[in-house]
Parts: sequence; structure tokens; C-alpha cells
Amino acid sequence: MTAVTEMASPELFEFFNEIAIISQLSAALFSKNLPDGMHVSHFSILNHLVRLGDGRTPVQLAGAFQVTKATMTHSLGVLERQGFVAISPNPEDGRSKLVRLTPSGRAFREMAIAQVGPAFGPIIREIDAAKLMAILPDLKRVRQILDRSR
Amino acid sequence: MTAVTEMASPELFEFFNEIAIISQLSAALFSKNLPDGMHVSHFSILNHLVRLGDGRTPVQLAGAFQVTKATMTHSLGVLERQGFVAISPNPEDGRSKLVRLTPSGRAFREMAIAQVGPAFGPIIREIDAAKLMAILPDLKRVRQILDRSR
DNA sequence: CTTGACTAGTTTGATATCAAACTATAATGG
DNA sequence: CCATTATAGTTTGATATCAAACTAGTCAAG
Repeated sequence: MTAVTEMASPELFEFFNEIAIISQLSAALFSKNLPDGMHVSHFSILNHLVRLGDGRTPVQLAGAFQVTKATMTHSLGVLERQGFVAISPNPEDGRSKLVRLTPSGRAFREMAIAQVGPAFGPIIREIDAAKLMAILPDLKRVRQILDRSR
Repeated sequence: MTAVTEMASPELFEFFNEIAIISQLSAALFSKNLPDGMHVSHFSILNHLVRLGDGRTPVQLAGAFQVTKATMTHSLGVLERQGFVAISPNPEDGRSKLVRLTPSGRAFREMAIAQVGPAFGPIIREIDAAKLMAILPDLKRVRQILDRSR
């Protein structure tokens, strides 16, 4: 058991290290093709709201992206100041709020996809998207396990 | 082509999103089991120096972890203040410096491994380390492609 | 030599993120 | 009802990171 840990640690560490680097590089590539001072995290929130529907609470969003509530407060502030989301009290819970997309927010997301898509095009071609999709379930499992043991 | 991009984008985005979340969660789990205010990035640098050898320059290290020079300046400052590395001028290049581990730095790395190992033990068992190792080469390819198109 | 282009490292200013403390509302058990 | 406990969101203070401007050293071409 100790032996297993000792043996597996370096490789496991390498695994997570690789993950961290890919995360950084892809975020950088993404941001570079995003207008202005928009960050991937902001786009992600808009994307999430478009794909899975409006009217989520900040805590739900924080859970979806595995960031803290404080981080989500900050990100939503940015999006609200840009006019990309509207935040209103939650009629069903006095403590809570609801986040809704504005038309401008939807438009921005469309534009971002149009801009970023081409940048990732060559990568998609080169990487063999099928392989990535094959990996995805394994990654999800890793995520779930990490999430549970949090 | 446009069609391919449009079709592949959501999934590809999901892929990178999953990567980003795993990166965050694993870093958090790691940091939680690291003494004091030490961050994964600091440990990683020490680990790198132990495994691949001393006497690297800051730029080499920045390249290895795909962070900017400025970030590496900061991280090395932390490690130096903790007494974990010693930084000296590079006799072969007046612009450059050499980073060396101190005994204290080696000891800290050992201790960190001893502390973090157990925390990741259950995860190793549950995740099926073999599967992760199978994925690793694919991840490396993704990293290389991203790196090249930077 | 000397100039011009490149490279190493630092500094500066900004931002994303976190942890912990705080406020306000909800829910639950006696 | 009320007191306790839990949850939603914010605030505060800290840190890791980045991009861009800057300093200083190197190198190559003439």
C-alpha cells in the first residue's frame, strides 16, 4: 500500500501536472482570441446559461464550475457590468438571486464562438477529436472522484 | 470545415472545461495537504529540480511549466525566501541565473510527498491508475500541439 | 569595434481566484 | 413560537498569474 503510493505518486503527479499545463495553455489560447478583457471563465458562464438554460442561482453556477461563491460573485459582477447578464432577487428564496442572460450576452457568446472557433480549428484537425472524446469519460470519472473527496 | 468546427466545438469545449476543473480540484486537494502557505506550483518546482537536476535557469523552469518569466520570478522569490532554493549568477551568461536546491528544499519536498501521498491514496485506488497512465500519452500530444500553436 | 537585434530577468499594474469572516434569510426540532 | 443550525451571497485580504514595459547582457553583421 505504501509501496503502491510511492510507486504511483510520481506518475500520478505527472498526470495532474500535464492536466494543469493543458488547462493553462488552452485558457491562454482561448483568451487571446476573445475580445477585450474577457476571460474564459466569463465566456464559460454565458455558454453554460445558453446551453443549460437561464435563471440559475450563483451557487448553482459556482457548483457547476467548481469555484467558490466568492469567485462567482466576482465573475457575475464583471458580466453584469458588461451588460451580459441581469441579476434579480429569487422570488422563491430571499437569500438567493437569479442570473439571466441579456440579448447582449447571447450575442457576445455567439461572437466569441465565431472568433475562437477558427483559432481552435487547426488544433481540432491535428488532435484527432475522436480520441479526445474517447478520453472524456475517464476525465469525468476523475473529476467526480476528486469532487467527492473534497 | 465550418461544419466540423461547429460540430466539434461544444464537445471540444467540454473537454477543455473538464480539464480546467480537474486542474483546479487537484490543485486544491494538493494545497490543502501542503504545509503553510505553500502552493502546488512551488512544490512542483522543487520536485522538478530533484527529479531532473539542479542548476537550471529561471527561463528553463518557466518553459517546463509553461508559465511566464514574471511568474517564475515570483515563485522563485517565494522559494528563496523560504530557504528552499539558492539563486546565484550564471557564470556562463551574465544575464542569467542558476537555481539550486538547498538541503532544506530537498527535505521540504520529501515531507510534502509524505503528507500528500496519503491524501491521494484513496484516489489512486479508486481511479485505476493504469487507465490514467494510458491516457497520459494522449494528453502529452494535446499539450504539444497547444504549445506549438502558441 | 559598434550598432542592431535578441534574450534573461525584473518591475508594474491588473485580474482571477481562494479562504475566512460576516450578513441575512431559511429550515428544523423542541 | 423560538433557538439552533444551515445556506446564499458579499466583503476583505492574500496570492498566483499574466501582459507589457523596462534593464542589462549577448551576439552577429558589417
